[in-house]
Amino acid sequence: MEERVVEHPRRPTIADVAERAGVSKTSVSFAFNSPNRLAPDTAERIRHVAASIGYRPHPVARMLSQRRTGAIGMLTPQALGVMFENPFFGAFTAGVSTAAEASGYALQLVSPLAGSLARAVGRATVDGIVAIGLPYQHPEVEEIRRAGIPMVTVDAAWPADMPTVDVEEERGSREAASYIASLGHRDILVISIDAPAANRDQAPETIMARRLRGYRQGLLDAGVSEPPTEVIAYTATIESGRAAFHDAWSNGHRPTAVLAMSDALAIGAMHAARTLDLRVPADVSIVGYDDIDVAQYVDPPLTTVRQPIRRKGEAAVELLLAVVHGEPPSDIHTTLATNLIVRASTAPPPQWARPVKGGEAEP
Amino acid sequence: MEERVVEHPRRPTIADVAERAGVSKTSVSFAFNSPNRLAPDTAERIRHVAASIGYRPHPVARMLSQRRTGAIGMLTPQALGVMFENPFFGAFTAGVSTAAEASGYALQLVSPLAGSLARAVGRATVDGIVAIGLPYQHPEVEEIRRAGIPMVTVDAAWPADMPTVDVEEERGSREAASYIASLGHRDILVISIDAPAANRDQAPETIMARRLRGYRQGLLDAGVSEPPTEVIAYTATIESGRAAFHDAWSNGHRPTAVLAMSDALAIGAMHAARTLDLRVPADVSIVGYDDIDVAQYVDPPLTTVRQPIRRKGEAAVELLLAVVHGEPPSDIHTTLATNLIVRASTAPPPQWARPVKGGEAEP
DNA sequence: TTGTAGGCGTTATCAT
DNA sequence: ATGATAACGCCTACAA
Repeated sequence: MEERVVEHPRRPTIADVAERAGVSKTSVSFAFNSPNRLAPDTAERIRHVAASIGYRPHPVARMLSQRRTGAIGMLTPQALGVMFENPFFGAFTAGVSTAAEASGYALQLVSPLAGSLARAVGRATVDGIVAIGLPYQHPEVEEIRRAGIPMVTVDAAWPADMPTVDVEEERGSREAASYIASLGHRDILVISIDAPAANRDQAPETIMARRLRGYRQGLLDAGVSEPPTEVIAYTATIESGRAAFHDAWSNGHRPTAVLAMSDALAIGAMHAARTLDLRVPADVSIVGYDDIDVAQYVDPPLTTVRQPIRRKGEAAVELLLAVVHGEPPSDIHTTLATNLIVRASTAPPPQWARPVKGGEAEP
Repeated sequence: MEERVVEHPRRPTIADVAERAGVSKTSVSFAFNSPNRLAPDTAERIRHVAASIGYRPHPVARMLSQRRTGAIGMLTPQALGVMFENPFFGAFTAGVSTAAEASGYALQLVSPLAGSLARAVGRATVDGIVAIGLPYQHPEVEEIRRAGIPMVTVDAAWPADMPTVDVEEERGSREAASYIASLGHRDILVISIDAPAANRDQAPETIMARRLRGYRQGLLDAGVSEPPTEVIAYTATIESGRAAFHDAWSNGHRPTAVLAMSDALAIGAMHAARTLDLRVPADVSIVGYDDIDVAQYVDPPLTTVRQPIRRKGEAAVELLLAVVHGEPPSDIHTTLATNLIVRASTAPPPQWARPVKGGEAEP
């Protein structure tokens, strides 16, 4: 009360508190971290002094001394501005953050810094990392692993010693394709996703490759041996879906059904179809993947393969924290269920379909 | 090459490199941070040794000694799992992260930790904070400010010395209400948002209060003096919008138009209306706010007040970094434009409307 | 061009 | 119940 309040030129440190309270730094530290090891009135007095000069423990110094950060990182192979274009990513982030919060961990977003993921990882002050869609074939993957930070990968194919969280990719897409074929569709367009860095030839086990296998198998299950036409989108966004459908149309494809590897792509494809004066589902059926929140509110409500997006994020964090705490589960691979949700974007093909055999531009 | 590779029990430090390279720690530091201050071959040799033993500068130690973290925090008053339910937040985060990446900053998400925002801020290792929707009346606001971290607030009313980023709230909502009134609507339901902590009585300048004023003024502009009915949702989610419309209906309200303070609420309200066998827009017109990506793809495409969501996030980061770097602009308040986007969810009211005067349950 | 020494702010160890 | 002192790992005047 009687001491003059001076604008502090620098942040008060634990030493300042110790001095003014007439105790050692150790005691001040105890007052904050293990109050029970101090006489009640001493602790109280120290806290009072600390509050009076506005002392607050410096988080970075704490980290250095404790050798833990209390934070986990979420690694994304692409810029966050791109990732967030797909609502899937918002939902996944929600799951990750919810589980992190529940365990008292902060969340840091780790995306390529000046084009380098490894550099971003090097700067990240985290105890562990959840990597979403990081291909094992990523050019910087060696450097990233060398950082030695515990990691769990989601939606990516890695050697068996890497903890992973995945969903039943083949099962979902297989069910979707089988359903479409059973409706009578034969001219089918698959809109897949393939990051340039994860070229399927080099990475035969990416989730996209698995989904594609599921689609093919589903068609076979229904007795359709004709393989679907495939067009590749490089980002899972509405805009990409629109462009993909337009391109396919321009190239002479006349599908009666579209199997899109994400709802965002499916929504874009629906819009493109409408632009071409096609009715959904009367002229073209469309199936998505993910079942994002808005899938049921678009026009028409989207038939899609549901995966538990939030749960996937939570599961990844739970697995990661187990590893970080040195208690890895016996099975470090989590697989979550998928299932087909039939709504209104799918129907039997129109009678007048199949005037053109899809694919080659043979006259 | 000839040295045996031993599994390192501990992370190699700068001292290890110095020793093996036969130089001082200073030189090692230089080799990484100011290579030009070293003889080219010395630097090269040091880097080689460092790489060979897997040395990488410890980010926390770096932060401590440089007294900067190279990261910014995004502060959210609610749990991230709740925030991400509104697609608006994903878009805003995309803007924030894009601008942060562009300046070489990492992004940390700062949400209440064990119920306390101040605690989360205390743990956050960031150079500055972008706070989204943090009411000045938040119970922990004093404690948060005391942390002394540079901050920019978005979508919240603060004293003039706080740097802020906002949009023309009144203008957008005014235009929306005026448009609705001009279509002939008189029985209007406003679905507003009001976090419990930001009660409007205590916070007359929240963006929600400003939007409400805009709605009222817009009606007056069109010669409608009858004030709209208001129902409050506590989270801006589809589910809340659905519940809000249902509640209003159950309480006897029979609006011919709904002004929702977010697209998520509007989408929910649309769905609720349909559940009640109302057609949109034939029986009920619905207007949203935000213009999130999917607004144009829902059924029917949503008439809404557009605000530049991503740009808002970018602007906040740009302003924040200017402050952090000690170069605050002359005007620390940024205001971005809003404008009404008319789509298909609005139309004149049905002829048979107004059988019941909205509001009281007078028989 | 390179080295010495001290500081960044905290926690942990070992005394007393 | 408290204190002295040494890590934690790096950066950076200041020297040489």
